[in-house]
Amino acid sequence: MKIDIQSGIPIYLQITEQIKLSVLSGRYRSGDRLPSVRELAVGLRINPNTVVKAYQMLKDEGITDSRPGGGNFVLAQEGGDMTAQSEDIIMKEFQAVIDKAGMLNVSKERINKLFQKILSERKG
Amino acid sequence: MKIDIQSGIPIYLQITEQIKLSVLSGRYRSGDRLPSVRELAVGLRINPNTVVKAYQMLKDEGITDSRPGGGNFVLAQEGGDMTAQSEDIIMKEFQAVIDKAGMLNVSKERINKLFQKILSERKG
Amino acid sequence: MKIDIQSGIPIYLQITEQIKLSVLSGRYRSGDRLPSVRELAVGLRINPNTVVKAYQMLKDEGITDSRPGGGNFVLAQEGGDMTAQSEDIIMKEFQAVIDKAGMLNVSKERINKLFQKILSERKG
Amino acid sequence: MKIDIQSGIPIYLQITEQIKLSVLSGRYRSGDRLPSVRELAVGLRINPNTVVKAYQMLKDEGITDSRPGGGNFVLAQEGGDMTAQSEDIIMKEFQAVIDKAGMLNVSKERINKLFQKILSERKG
DNA sequence: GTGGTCTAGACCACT
DNA sequence: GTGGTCTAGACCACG
Repeated sequence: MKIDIQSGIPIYLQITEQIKLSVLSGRYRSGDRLPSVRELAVGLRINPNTVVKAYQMLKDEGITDSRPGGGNFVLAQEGGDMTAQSEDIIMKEFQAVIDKAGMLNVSKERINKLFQKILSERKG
Repeated sequence: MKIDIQSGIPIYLQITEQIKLSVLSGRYRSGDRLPSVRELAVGLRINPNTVVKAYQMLKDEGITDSRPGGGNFVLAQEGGDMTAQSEDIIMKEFQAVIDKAGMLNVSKERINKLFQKILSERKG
Repeated sequence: MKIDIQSGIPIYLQITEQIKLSVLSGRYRSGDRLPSVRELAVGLRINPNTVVKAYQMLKDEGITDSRPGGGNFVLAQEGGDMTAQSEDIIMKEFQAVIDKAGMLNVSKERINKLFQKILSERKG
Repeated sequence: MKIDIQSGIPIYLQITEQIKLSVLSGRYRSGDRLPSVRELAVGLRINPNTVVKAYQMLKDEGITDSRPGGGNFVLAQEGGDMTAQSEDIIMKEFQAVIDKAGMLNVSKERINKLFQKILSERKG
């Protein structure tokens, strides 16, 4: 996990975001245990309270659960198809960029050209 | 200009963002005068100080200049081609979304399919 | 006369300052007529009201006087020795710079060295 | 830190100026923490918002960085040698005074005489 | 505790 | 009329 302390994005949000992506992508599976609060705080050189806040948020959203014995675990995701959820996220972001391009008077054809250029540079 | 007070995005940033886009898209041209602080504040139903903050940010970034008793004026933009600048912005945003899709293990072909679906729904 | 509209220093102050210097240096002598308000405003491309304000200020300070018939004229300066006045101004400014150098922990010897370097580059 | 509320110079500029000088002179070093907004506001008997404005200006100029919940910290200064920077500032100010003296028809020799007089009164 | 944002309202300087 | 500064005080997010 990587934290960009300069980005202006709250640290606890950077943590939750990355864990969510890991769950959606399958890197974390149901039952997997998250790093301990202390462990993550030391690793990222941030305040443990910040990690606690991030983990609490994930718990509130039903993505993880904490066991009394200790530790935070990934829950099986309802709503089933995680691929569909992933694609939903991506489509919404594309929509936003295309809207912005529209405000900048970039034509549909030009948008596509720019997109293909970027995409072609990508591996896999 | 439209402001979303609920969005969590600071109002002064929403203002600067929209004015920047207006400059890049050619809606504002060099020498044009922005609405006065008080005028815009009344129009958006926000505090004049918030507009002042937005305008000073634009001034700091060299996009506008202001004179007490005068007003706020759009400056000629260096870096020349504003179309190129616009496309630069768009490409960077596409890059970010594609990167994210990569983290979610969405294949190149699937990404393109999703994108074309969104783009086809757009007018113009 | 030259005006720097970017400098942040109020235009009317730039005008009064330069006229004062001209009087002290002898470029303007007692009885000389200042440029007319219109003339100066057009020449500097500024608002005539700004020139009026500057001239009024000079009048308030007893440096000039306006005649009902029209025109602003330089008055004989009391306090006699204008050379002394000039040197007073310069000494106060040196004092300020030397104080600042002190705050920056620049030694007396170093200050003098820097000063001599600058002075030697000057003509006359 | 001392503030002169009568001087006409904006308070927030007086603050930024003094902190910049402190950084250049080495009184503040990289990583040092500035007084908190509230602390400084109370100490100077001014409004916290005024301090906020000063601190944000320092941040904009890359002299400090801030983190909500953290505080304001001095950043390592690029451009390396701070002594050189200090002397640069001083030399530019000397240049300005000497130029002004020139406009007042003060001779090179006389300028030097005045300067030495002021400098000799200085301790250190 | 920290900084960041916003409102409300005042006063000033400039054109 | 314009922008610029400051105060007072509130609320939020972050660590």
